[in-house]
Amino acid sequence: MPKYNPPKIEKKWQKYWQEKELHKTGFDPKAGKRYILDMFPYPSGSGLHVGHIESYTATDIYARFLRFNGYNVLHPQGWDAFGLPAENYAVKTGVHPSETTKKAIQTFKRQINSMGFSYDWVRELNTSEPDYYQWTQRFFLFLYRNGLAYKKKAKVNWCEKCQTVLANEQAEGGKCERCESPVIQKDLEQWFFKITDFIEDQNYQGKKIKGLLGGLDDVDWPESTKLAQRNWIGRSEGAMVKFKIKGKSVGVEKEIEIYTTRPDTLFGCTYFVFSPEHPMIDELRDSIGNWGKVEEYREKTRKKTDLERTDLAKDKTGVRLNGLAAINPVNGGEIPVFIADYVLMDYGTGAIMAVPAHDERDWEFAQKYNLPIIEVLQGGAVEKEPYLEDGPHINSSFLDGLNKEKAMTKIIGWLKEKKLGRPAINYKIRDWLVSRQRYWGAPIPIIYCKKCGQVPVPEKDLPVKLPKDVNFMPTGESPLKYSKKFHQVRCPQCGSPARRESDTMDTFVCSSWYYLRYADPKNKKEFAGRKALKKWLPVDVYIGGAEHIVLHLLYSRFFTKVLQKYGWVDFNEPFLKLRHQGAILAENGAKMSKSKGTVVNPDDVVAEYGADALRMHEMFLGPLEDAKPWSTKGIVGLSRFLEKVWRLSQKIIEKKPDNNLIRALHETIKKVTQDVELFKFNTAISQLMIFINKSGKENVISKAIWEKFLILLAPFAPHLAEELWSGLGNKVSIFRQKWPKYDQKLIQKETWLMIIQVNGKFRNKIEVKKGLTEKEVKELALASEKIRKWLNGKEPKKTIYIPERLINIVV
RNA sequence: GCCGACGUGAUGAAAUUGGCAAACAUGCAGCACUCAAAAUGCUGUGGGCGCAAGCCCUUGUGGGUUCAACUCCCACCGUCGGCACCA
Repeated sequence: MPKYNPPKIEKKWQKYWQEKELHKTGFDPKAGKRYILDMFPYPSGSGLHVGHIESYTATDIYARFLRFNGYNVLHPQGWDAFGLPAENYAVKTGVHPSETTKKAIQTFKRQINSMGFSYDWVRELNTSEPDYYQWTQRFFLFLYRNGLAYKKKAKVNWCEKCQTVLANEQAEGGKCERCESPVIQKDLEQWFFKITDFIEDQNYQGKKIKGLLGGLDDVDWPESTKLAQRNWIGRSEGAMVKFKIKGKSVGVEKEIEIYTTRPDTLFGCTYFVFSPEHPMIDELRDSIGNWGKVEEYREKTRKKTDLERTDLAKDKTGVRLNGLAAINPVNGGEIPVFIADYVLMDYGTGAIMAVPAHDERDWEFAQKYNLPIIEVLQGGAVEKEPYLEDGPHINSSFLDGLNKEKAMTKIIGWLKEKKLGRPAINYKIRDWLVSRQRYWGAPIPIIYCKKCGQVPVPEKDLPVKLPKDVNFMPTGESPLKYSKKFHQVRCPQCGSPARRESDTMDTFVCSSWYYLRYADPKNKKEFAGRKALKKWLPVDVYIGGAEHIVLHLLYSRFFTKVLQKYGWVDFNEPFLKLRHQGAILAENGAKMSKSKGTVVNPDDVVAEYGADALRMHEMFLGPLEDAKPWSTKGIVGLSRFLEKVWRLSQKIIEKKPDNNLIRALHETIKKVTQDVELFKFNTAISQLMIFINKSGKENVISKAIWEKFLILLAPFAPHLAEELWSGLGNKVSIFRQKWPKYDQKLIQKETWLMIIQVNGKFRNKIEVKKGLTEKEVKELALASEKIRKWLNGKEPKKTIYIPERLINIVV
């Protein structure tokens, strides 16, 4: 027999599978469906990471397992191809992003194929191709027509030196990623998607559309991921309360609502704060005695970077608005008014009532500016620190004596009755900012006409193609502005000269619906046909990195809910079951890093050990969801295992199943089946090893047993399994076989191992026949020499007996 | 600061969900095969005491519940992730 030569046999079978279309999406009309999906990769220049291989191996094992079990399986792969790195590379080198991306995709695809993953490449898609992004543009227009896409002024990250807007990811730590100069906030007209319309459940034309919060109850996702989404949405319940602002000297009076989660503490409110950006401040200008100081502070705030403004270590600052007083609606008391940058313009109403006794931030501010602190909930020492717990109310008139919950109900009722307030709900989440002043993305299909205003590009003119002839040097505006052909157009409505929107869409827009396209990737009339959607969606199992716990997953859910509302799909959640693969770290336990040279190149590993060994190694490292350091040494264990399988295949003879191995086989079928269903691939592999270790002790192995073992091995090490399968003279691929079933009778034993404890400590174990009564078992245990010694003649006080497991004798 | 996850041999880990702690693998040591090496096979491998049979201790630390705790509860320590002035 020749030596096990992975590169040779792996290439051979990869070619064979492709030719025989073995990975084609299932189409048996009688069989059930399963849609198994990986988060599609961004094809970066550095090629496939071992972390990609981890999750792709997991889904591949599972997809192959399901095919063995007779399911029609949809298991596609594609490219999240738009994005910043390719564009930044273009700025540096002048190489066009489409070139960079094309090359990267080639590398990724070669590497993926070299791993033997069973993707149906017929369904491959690429978000940067017009065939795909025309539908991204149509989604944009669909949202626009339904009032879910709109343009408004917004603060964005801006780098003065580079003269460009930065994405949040590029402004990390408040500094420009490229030149390290501080990022400031700038007001620019931006496009938004109204994701906030889909937070709560809603009814639409008799249909219930579950919201982004409610839908989480219906999916099998890690609890921590659900929690992260809930926190991101940040729902809070409280009340809107009307305050009056009085200009003392001029007699001006204005009304303003504030949002609070603690209306029960209204009697403890000792001052009022506006966010520095609040528009009412300008309206009150004439009443403010120290306008110069106020302007100065507002200007300073404007110039602050986000980092400086949100630095929790620094002292709270603010300026009192001289000449103004706010009127507390519960008691008519006059309190001072401030502006302070710890109050944010874009949460609530941009103004707050301050209750220093029972709010940390207000307490800090009050300390610094010497403002009164009135205790209204008993239990703490508010002169030393704010008291945030529950307790009886004091100094609160009709709320006195009530606890937090009761006081809350009472005050809200009171405010409602007096028309001074109302219950209210607030969220942290904002609408999704989707426009980017960037080149390498899907163009926003809008035209601006002096006469007609915003005009959507007519359907017949889609896609709005990305022009190729652009200058990538950063200028402060989208590079698309500098392509005259692209930018200068005629208004589709009135024909007069107009300009095209030059911003592109956030790449997250492209990735918010790609899983729908796989159902029907060649459709020219729709993003996917209804029949295909009905057949394959929603996604049954979705695997990808934990870095997407909020953004991508939230956006995709938003898209699905919009489509459900308007009748395009009949499901509410796109991903039924979600799992995250843990990061594969460098051997030293830190993140793999290019500059430190700790990145493992899968090509090298495949060349040395083969794809099957790499697949199994990554699965054997530990539980899928755990972060785990890469181990170069460890892979030899899997390599040895595969070689042993190879060598054992010499021992195969045609004969009746061999009694020594038949039990081991059926135990293995049971364990591997259960473990794969639970994504516990590491322990499934150790069971395969146990079987092989037992087989190694036999002189011969019967073919019937060996064939079943090969099927169990096949999802993990498809190349070797197929090679050995065909070596047995089989003409049809192993991947056309049925998954073996275990026979419980063959696993069962006539005896069980009784663990005997004395006072809860393990003292002896004996084989006991099954079916004995408790009394008989107990007698056997007490008869044991060792146990007698431990009992030392004492009578047992009681015994605990767990049938077929253990007996515990307490003396 | 808040929220979450985790902590088991030299190492990656396992433990039927409360029932023999350390399966499987790596590493290490010894032996066999070999002129030798590699490969392979076998044996051993948590710590302590003991010639041995065996005994005691051990799942970050301390306490608790239980006949029985890696597993449940409380407090603390440590590591890693997410959010971060959200009123």
